[in-house]
Amino acid sequence: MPEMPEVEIVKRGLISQIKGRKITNVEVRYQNLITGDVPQFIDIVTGTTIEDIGRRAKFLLIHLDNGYTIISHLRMEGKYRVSADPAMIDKHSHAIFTLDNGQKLIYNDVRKFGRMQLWKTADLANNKSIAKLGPEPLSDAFTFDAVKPRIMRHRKDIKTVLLDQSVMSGLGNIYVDEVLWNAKLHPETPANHLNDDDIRNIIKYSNEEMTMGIDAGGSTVRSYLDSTGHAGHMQDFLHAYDREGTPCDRCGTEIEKIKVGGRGTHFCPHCQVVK
DNA sequence: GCGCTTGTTGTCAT
DNA sequence: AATGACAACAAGCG
Repeated sequence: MPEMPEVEIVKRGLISQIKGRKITNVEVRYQNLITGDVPQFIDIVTGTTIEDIGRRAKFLLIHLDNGYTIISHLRMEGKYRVSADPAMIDKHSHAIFTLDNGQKLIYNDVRKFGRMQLWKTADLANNKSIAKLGPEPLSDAFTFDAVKPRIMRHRKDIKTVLLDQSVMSGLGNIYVDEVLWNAKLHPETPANHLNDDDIRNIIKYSNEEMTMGIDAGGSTVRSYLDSTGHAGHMQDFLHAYDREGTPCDRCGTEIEKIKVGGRGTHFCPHCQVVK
């Protein structure tokens, strides 16, 4: 499901819906959802108050008032839903947090790829998953000097490199295709063939696409919904992703779909040429 | 019904 | 160190 803009929308929704609420009960129905000891997770979380919700790249950070943070990753299909309606709970609801206002924070995940992990808030930077993340768009660290060497040290396809969260973080399969379309870069261009203008374009369009995605409430191509159950509408503004067979918005050539690094990849064969 | 696809990441072998 | 294959899982599509 979600890339950085979608996770940001979920974060903002959760802040308005559950920030300041006390968690009175925790039910974990799918044990593998929790990385670590499940009874200990339930024990530490129950009775705490949600101080704030943060985000790093595609990781949601649910800060509790006892010094712990739930690091939550939605992976492909994870969704949060805040509701008092029991009908919102089904066979794909893997964790249910009861709140002190009678509502429940329900974690749904059809494919069960998402994970939650407890970590001491003061030590988040040392968490293995967080520590390896490269700079993310829209942050102060996302500079030419920081990004260029991280990209140029690879000879893989630029598409695969931009999906590597340790190079830079936040982009996923949709937004990478959009950034490369905007930058007029063929997805199979070796990363170390890029020039400084290409790097500047990647930075510029990564910032632009992340901002657009957030402003549009995220992309809903298949299944993404925010924590209030609403779809995003960024999909209406996509130039490449899911557009195979339709004319390129720049030149009219049909958008093609190929596999790059095992991922479905959409591009304009006329505008985006291999260097 | 089978095979292939899907907004991700972590692990393993080379 | 970098790279590619594969794994986790369920459902929809042709």
